Amino acid sequence: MDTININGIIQEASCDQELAAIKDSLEILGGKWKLRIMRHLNNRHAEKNTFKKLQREIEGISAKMLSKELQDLEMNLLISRTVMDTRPITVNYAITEYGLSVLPVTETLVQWGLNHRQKIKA
Amino acid sequence: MDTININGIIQEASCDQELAAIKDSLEILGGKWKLRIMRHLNNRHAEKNTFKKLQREIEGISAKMLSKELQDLEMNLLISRTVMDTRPITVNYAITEYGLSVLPVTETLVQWGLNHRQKIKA
DNA sequence: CGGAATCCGGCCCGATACTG
DNA sequence: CAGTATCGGGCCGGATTCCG
Repeated sequence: MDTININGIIQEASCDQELAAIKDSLEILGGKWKLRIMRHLNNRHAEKNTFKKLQREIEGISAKMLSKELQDLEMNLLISRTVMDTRPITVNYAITEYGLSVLPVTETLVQWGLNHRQKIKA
Repeated sequence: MDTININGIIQEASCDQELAAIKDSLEILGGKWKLRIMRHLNNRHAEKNTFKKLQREIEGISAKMLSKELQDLEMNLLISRTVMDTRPITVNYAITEYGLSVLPVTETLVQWGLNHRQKIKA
């Protein structure tokens, strides 16, 4: 990944790509709720996760934010949205197989965050 | 990490910790400039990185943001700030040994971001 | 029930000007 | 050179209301 470079040009090019990748990651996974929703869906993947259930269980989130965040995640193929044929209708959300790929990322952030809290205390 | 739980209590507790850790990580490493600065300092760790040099090389950042972000990073022990006894004075910034610990995190984000761009295109 | 629409406060961040 | 002060726009995110 650290490419050998001739007067910095190759490195700069790959660096731009990497910066864009970081930006993408932070935009898609960053913010107050996205990773929290992903982790929640993963923890409860055996259950039906309706909108209302998610709103109850993800403490503090408003309907507006939950709706918006779910749309964002769905657009990025990280979760699936299924309208159930019930009365009244319910909608079921689930993490996709591709969505599982974010879990290692969250795990990295969890580990760094835990370690950092230790470091700052010391 | 996924602790066995009795009626969910232990899992909820550890989950709260992990959520706080994620929040910490995103607050400390998130935003538009922090990781970019960290990567820049790491790439140029062999050089003297003065305020002005950083502002020139990190494209688009204003003095105000650079100043603020550097302060945040220093508070979290991720970079060091050294006032050089030159005339006029210059200040040298460098990544700390502890600061190196964020590089694997950024690498994870880079990899996920690159992979995601492929996925979305398909 | 699952949303969309609206309003609004705060802060993230940029531009500009100024200081030691 | 290395910052601060000030202003202001935009967007994140919360509260409330309304719709199918």
